[in-house]
Amino acid sequence: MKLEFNPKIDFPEMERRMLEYWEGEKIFHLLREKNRKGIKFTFLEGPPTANGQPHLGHALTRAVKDVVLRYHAMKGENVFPWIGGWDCHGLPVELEVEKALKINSKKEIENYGVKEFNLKCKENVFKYKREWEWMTRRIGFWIDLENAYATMDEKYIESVWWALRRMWDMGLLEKSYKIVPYCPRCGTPLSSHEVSQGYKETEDPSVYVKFKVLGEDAFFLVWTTTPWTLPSNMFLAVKEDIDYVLVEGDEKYYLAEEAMKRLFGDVKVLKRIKGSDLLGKAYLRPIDEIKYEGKGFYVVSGDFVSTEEGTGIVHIAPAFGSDDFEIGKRENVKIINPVDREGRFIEGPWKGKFVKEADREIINYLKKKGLLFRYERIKHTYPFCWRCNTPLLYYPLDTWYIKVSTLREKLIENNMKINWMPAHLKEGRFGNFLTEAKDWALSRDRYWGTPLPIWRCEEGHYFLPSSFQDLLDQCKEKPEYFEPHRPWVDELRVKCPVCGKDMKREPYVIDVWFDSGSSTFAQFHYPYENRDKFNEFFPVDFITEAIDQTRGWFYTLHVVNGILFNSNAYKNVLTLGFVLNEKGEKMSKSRGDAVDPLPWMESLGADAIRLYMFSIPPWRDRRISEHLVKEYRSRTIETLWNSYVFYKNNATLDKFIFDGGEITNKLDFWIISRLNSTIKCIRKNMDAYEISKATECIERFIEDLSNWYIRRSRRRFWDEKITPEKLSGYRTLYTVFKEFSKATAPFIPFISDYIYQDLTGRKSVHLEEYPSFDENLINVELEKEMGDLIRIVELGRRARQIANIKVRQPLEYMIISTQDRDIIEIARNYSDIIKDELNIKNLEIKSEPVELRYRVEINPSIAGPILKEKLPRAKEIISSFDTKELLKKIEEGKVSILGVELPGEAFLVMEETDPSIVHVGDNNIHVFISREINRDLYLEGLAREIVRRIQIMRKEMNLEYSDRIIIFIEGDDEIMEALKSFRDYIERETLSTISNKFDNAYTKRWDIEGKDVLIGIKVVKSATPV
RNA sequence: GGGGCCGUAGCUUAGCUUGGUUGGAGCAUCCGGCUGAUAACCGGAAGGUCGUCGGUUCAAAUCCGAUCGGCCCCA
Repeated sequence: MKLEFNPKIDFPEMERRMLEYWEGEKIFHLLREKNRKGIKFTFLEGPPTANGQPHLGHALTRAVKDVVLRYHAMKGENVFPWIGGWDCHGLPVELEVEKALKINSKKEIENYGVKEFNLKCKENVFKYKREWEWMTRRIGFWIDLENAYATMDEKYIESVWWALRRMWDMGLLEKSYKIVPYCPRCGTPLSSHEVSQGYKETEDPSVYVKFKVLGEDAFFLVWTTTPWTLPSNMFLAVKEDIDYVLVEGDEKYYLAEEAMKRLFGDVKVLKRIKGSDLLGKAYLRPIDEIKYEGKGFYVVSGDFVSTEEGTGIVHIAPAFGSDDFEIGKRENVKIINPVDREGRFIEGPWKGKFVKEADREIINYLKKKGLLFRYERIKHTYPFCWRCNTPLLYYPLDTWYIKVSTLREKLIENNMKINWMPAHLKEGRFGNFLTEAKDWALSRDRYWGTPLPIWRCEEGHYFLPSSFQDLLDQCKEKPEYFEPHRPWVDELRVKCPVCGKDMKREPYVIDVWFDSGSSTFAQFHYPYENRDKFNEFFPVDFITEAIDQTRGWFYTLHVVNGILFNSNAYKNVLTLGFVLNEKGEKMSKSRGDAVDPLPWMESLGADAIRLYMFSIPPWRDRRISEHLVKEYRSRTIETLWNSYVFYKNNATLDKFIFDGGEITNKLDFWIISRLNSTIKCIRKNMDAYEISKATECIERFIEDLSNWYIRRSRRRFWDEKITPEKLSGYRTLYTVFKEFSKATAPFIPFISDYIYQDLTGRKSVHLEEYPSFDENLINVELEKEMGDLIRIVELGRRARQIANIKVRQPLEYMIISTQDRDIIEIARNYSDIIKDELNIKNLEIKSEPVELRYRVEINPSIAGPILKEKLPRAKEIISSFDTKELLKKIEEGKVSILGVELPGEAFLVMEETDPSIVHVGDNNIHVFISREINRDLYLEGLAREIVRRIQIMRKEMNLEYSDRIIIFIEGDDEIMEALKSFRDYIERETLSTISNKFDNAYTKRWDIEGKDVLIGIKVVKSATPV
């Protein structure tokens, strides 16, 4: 069921009906079928989590995905697999469920039952699935959601397990201590995402501690905001190339020179040394309450040391910081850790105290021992658990990790094959991240996730199944029901393949980012199924997500696939900026100003939102408001629509049917040329993923079509008869709308299809080939000509404006003066258009300046390289020259200044006109119009005013365009004279016959140029209704 | 704390790679025009310390350095 044409379009309403039409006619399905044999264009959907509401930013991502995919599909490529995906696991889901169950700790989850808990999670995953699907549909994103992959599917998990087994075989999986942000109250490490949510301003102690240097009468001065870590101190770190000093205050202190000014001001410097000179120096532990035997307590090197805060000498407690931990590992020491997992001291004088509460006592302890240099309190940001508000600790925990750091070179090499948009990310943010790629802590102490597929027996043997079957084969008894999630997977009784003893699974789930990083192959259940499909798919041609995924999904894809397949995972990656609110702030769920895209689409239309989004370079943050979109819509989509309605109305009136006949008019050749060069421009840019540039091509074409082509063509369409000129115009417009709606179809799929279907009666624009351009129809000279012509006309309009004479008032003459041969040619060829547009009787074209005064300036782009530093001086000299003489010299081609000879081109000759006529000019075209209005011109102006009034009245009477009328006009002598002189013109323009006064007329009094005029109208012959 | 991006008119932005005549548009504003696309359309004017400071150069929005502000990622 086709949509009916309605000139008073309601965009959202049309779009809703179009969606129904597409679904009813299965257009998307037909498109996929049609392209099944085409070359593959592979795309991977970055899986969103459907347990949150979609907002405008998501709509942007989906629109961008869609325009690229539709474009490639229209080119006949087989977009593959063109399915959606859902990210299902992870802490956010657990937290939603905890909230619903009104619990908030692991203990409570265990009490509630992991099984019940995970079942709830599974339900909760798709809480907003319907909203996501609806938004996806409404924005016009064509993607198969019925066959979407989901990271919690058993098959998906099996593929992920396969990946981990492969990594194990490659020797890349290892278990070790790692420092993680940890909430001592909840008993769980937090993901970086959670940590960043919990940063808050807080007040902490800021203490400067004296560390006695062994064998020297001096102290290292050290700063910390966590005194409770001091009992665990094992090293001090300095940066080798920083300047340090030994100063003499009340005692002798080592510290960075930078810090000296802050802490001492003016002080006697005993010695200046580099950080490297301090390496290896031993010191006494300031607090030696915790027993420790082994090495430590000397100065080491640390790149992370800075002098902006503190003293440039950093206290290192390997148990409580990741830099610290790395140093502990490097120096190969046993870590001093007197704190348990609940954050309490388990030995020493502060035994039983929560660490933060021990701070005060530790400070007093230092004071007593005379080791406290200074104590104050500072405000700074520190992470807190965002659920329970407990300050986080950085704590060493057992963690499984992937040894990514050993693969850096490979990853960097693979990155070279990726086309990043924007390009700076490749070497910038992403490249940098790769060069310092850290080992990937994989295990999470949680419940709802892909279980870590590692079993261990008491002998220390490990088992990673190569498939579900492999795992079941290793079970003592087959379970009745198999489900890879917790807790079912942990109920399996696995025996060790090596020693036959009972095995237990390492009790973790894996980082959700590993799930999504596996989507390239796991979506196909590779390698258990679809090996050929995967091989055709990989590496992916195109992915796009918001820029925060650079270190999220883009990174994990790169790492997981880089390891498994020794390749880049994707060839082209487009990163998107964020959607900002009207104030320029990032919309966020937590701030509550995330815009629900649906009401916007219902009030503005999806096309309008799409095109607006496309018009901004994708990677830039964009402000968006209904106001901005509306504004943008009016000069793009609405203008296009108005143009179409104009064509449609006229063509319908003339019962025009496209016949493929000849095109004869120059203007028609021009717009056809513009059409072809526009298609060329869109294709070029879309092939390079330059969506905003392609959109600009569309904007420019709509402007040209409406503002010049249709404007200039109106008159010939008004002709009552069907003339060859008119036919040529209809043929042209038909072609333009047909091809242009195909060209815009990927961008604004609704209105494009609406126009296309209405015009051609065909099924859908989306089943057509993307239009190609004909190089023979692109006439670069003609396009330039028309551009110059528009420039001339605009100059003329400006001149009238300045002269304050409206266009309706005819003027005797206009002069175009230019030295540009092309412009002269154009002015001659198009003199009719110029005269008509500007309502000018005679046009004079001159190649020499008219009655001018001159101004001469140096042209720096030519004179600069010759004169160099003499240029400013030469400018001054020139301005003092006599202009006429200088001009003569320029004409002769030689001017010498400051002993340097300059060619004529080194000067710019400016023209200044006689003030008695109106002159307007830009650099090479000058336009002069005469201000004089003689009596004939004045009368003609009056006649045009009368015509205009009659037209208004026709409109008020709701007459058809072709209705004939009879009129009478009463006014003063001048009016009557104008009537007499321009009778034919008035009758022709208004389809009327002028007669004497009669009755039953529709009459109206008008004020024309201060004259009182009465006009009466009566219909004589009504046109047959259309 | 580290890295990256952005900063051009009230707003949305082009230009920056490769320095050179007067930094382009659109919207909004004001003024005007058009009146057979008409709840549509067109033009003009005004509006810019090109974030700031410094450097390179005969010449900087453009190249270099610093700095401020916004945002992102990491810690």
